[in-house]
Amino acid sequence: MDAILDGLNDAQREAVTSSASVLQVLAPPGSGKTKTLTARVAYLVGHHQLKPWNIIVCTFTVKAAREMKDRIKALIGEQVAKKLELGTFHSIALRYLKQYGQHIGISKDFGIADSSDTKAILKKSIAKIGATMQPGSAQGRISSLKCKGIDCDAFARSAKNVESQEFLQIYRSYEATLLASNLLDYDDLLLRCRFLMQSHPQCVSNVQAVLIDEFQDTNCVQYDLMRLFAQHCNAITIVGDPDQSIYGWRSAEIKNLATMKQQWPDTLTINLKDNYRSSGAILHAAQKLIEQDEGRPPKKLQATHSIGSRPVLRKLPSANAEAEWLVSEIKRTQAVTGGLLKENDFAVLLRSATLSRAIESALGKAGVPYRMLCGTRFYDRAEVKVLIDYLRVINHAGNDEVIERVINVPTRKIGDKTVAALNQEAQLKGVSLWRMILDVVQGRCRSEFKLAEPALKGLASFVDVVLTGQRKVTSLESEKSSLLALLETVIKKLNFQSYLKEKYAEDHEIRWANVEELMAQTGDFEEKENLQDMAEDALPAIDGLDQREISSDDALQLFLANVALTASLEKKADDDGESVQQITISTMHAAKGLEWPVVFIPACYDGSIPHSRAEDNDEERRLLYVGMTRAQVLLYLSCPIKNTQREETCMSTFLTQPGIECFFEEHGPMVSNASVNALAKTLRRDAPAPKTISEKRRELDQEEDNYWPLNGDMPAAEEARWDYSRDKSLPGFGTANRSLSTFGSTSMQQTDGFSTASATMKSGFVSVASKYEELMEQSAIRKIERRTETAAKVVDENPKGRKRQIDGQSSIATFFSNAAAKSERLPASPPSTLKRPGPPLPEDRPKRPLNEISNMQFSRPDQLISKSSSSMPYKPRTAPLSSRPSQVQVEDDAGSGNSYVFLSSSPEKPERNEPSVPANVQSADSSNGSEQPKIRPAATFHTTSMQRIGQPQRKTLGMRRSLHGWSARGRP
DNA sequence: GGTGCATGAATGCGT
DNA sequence: TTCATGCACC
Repeated sequence: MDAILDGLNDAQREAVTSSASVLQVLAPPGSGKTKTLTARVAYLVGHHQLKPWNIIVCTFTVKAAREMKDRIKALIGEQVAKKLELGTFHSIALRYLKQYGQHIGISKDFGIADSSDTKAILKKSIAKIGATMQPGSAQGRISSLKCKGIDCDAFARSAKNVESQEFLQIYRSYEATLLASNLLDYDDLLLRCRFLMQSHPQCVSNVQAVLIDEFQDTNCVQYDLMRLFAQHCNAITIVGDPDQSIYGWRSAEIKNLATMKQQWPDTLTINLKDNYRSSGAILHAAQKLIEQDEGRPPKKLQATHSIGSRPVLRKLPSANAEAEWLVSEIKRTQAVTGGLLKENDFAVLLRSATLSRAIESALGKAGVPYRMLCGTRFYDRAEVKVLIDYLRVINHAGNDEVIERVINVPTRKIGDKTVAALNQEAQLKGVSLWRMILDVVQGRCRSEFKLAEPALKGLASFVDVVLTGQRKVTSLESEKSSLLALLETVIKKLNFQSYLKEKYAEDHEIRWANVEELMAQTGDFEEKENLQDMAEDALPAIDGLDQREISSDDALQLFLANVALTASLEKKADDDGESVQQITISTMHAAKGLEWPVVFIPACYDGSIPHSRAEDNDEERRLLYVGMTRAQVLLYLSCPIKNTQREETCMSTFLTQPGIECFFEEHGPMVSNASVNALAKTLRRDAPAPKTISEKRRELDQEEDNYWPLNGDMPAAEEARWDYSRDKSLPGFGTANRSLSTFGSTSMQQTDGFSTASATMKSGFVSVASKYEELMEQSAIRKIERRTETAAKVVDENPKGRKRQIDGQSSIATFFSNAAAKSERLPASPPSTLKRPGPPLPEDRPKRPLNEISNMQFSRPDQLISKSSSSMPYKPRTAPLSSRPSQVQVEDDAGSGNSYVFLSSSPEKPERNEPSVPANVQSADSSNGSEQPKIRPAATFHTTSMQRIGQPQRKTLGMRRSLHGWSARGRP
């Protein structure tokens, strides 16, 4: 018992031990919300002797559920914890519907329509009606109606105008389709469960306590569910924070807090005030920001840590510059804190997942490992989704949309026309698409329409796969994992591996690795969710109420439900005990409830945050508040003065309100040794020794965040490069040797011609330049040798080739200036742009004839590789995408002009490929047994720039680049 | 009628 | 990047 209350402050302790039957805990960021809630659960079990299976704990997201479960486990032990009825609202609703659904006419084998299904259904419905609505917006509108409990009939009563009449038709058609296919969408899960609770209150007669996490995010239906779960016991604990309500777009109702108080007038409210997460300066800034919302009841955050360094609000010239600055700040802070901060301590939080590209490429280029918390779900990756869809058809052939998605994958000569004809005929006969197909194939149907012979054959092979699968499920002689065996059968029947090879010639190995990961997961699932566990998971039996049994027969169904309700597969970093160090990239939404020592929030401009589509600016502000309060010791907001579309941006209105600027610093902090100690204290870590700190600092080229001008201009070196690049008379691409000499002279010209270049830059130039040139030359010779060795082995898979272009020049210029300043510590090898943040490569920079030099810097990827590989050990299970042996190339991102390290098997056109050295040749097509280290990008299941392999460069992009000259963005 | 390629347009957060 | 469309070819 003491263990449960240990380390709680007074308010937390009061909340945990309160005997109030209805309790609201208002918990601002970092106040120990989860700690309090988990402790209360443990307390209810330990002190009040409630049975865990009679306690319902609802969270909002899968991640929160997992986190909560883990923490409760730590408090009361795994055996007890896993008996709790703990999960997301949706998963708990699903559980009730599975076991009691028959009482409200829901058959056992209903499927869950995910958003791609509902979108497809809506698209068809809209087409049928002849409306012009976007499926996406219909989807949103229907969902929001459902969340408010407005069904078709209720909507019909209010639908007066033509537009709503049309929408009503769509709504009705959509609901009819779901019904006909025996499908429930996400909202239906909640609605039906609510109906079940209302009509059969005995279902929850066992419940002794209901606890709700993130209550401010509940919608009306979820509120009702909470009320109904607790209809017998009347014991409710909620935790929440109105300031962190960021799901209004999902129909969350902040007013549920007030509603609750009205409904239970003796509700006890406990305010947690103390913040244990962030340093004072961060809290002050966040507080100032949230107070811009005048309708909000005043509430103070109490810092428990020291004031720390002020958050940073940084201006950069472009999105790419921002990304490069961000990477350089990561490296700089790591160094100036003497290694106190590891990669795991950094997070980049984004308003939208689409903003990640520039960041990913900059991280990839610098060899910094990262993981994405957001992004495409593993189960949504094309190759995985196809297999999942096959399993769904096998499990539940009534889902026409899914059949349509896979019927021609791999291609079976069944085109849209055939499908449309089948659909029409099926509708005419009033049977499902699957039944129709079956009848056609098995000759039971003398159809009025004629199918082409190849299409008929194709249908037969499709039916064969599905029927074989279904037989596999029903025969269930599970001497081995039946789910896995089923999946293996499907894969074999589809000849899936060769299909992938054919369809995705460039990256089939990565895709196949994902398939293997899926197989591993199905195996895991069955192992974990074995019969015994399933019995334990089941709801407790209730006298006089039929309960459907859940058995291993349902493994497939449970697995698929799990897939539908699982956001993304959280990668277990410590599979082999050692945790992988990597930066986290996440959306601000997905970051809720999490914390990191250092947080970056890039793209703080109007249109991004507040988002241009957002309806509620207060909610956007709260979102930024949530993002800011994730930070423990260092917080960076930044704003490119040009967005990714190269349009001028306005800094977020939230950050330009009068008075807020004094809460921010204009550039990254200079961290003194004393601040390092304070910082360590806030993080509850040991401070590094002063000696270590100074050693690390010395490795830096720039100890201060002063490379990028504070006003968002391009740095001087960039300007120099600009001048150079506009000079049309300069020599073009040549051989490596020629370019070397070219380089010497041109950069000399450039430096001389650049009046604002510092004097040190010039004075240190000659000696450093000659030394550097010598090193470069040696390196170039090595590379040319290696290139000729390997050239013969490399197959040109992509004749269009891609032009790579690395920013050599300005980093070289900086190198000179730096080297001049610190000539006593000249690096032993050519300086890598990795070490210092490369200057930006704005989207529209014209190509410069210095790619050879650039390549030289990058075609020594061994530096980069060793960095990457040391921190990213090869782990196929956890990082399937990275399992492909590849050659490393430096790529020019077609759109952004940014440099990438690519895993690629497509070489350059020889004449443009000067010193490009496939240093890391191990790919299937050019394997020579090389023992070069492999690069292992940390990206896991998500599409990242690192995986953009073999994409032909779009010619139009090259055009665009030359159209918008660098000059267009000249200095103010 | 079906397939494959080239081109053009759009891209919000999550169960 | 992913999706939708238009076009040439089997």
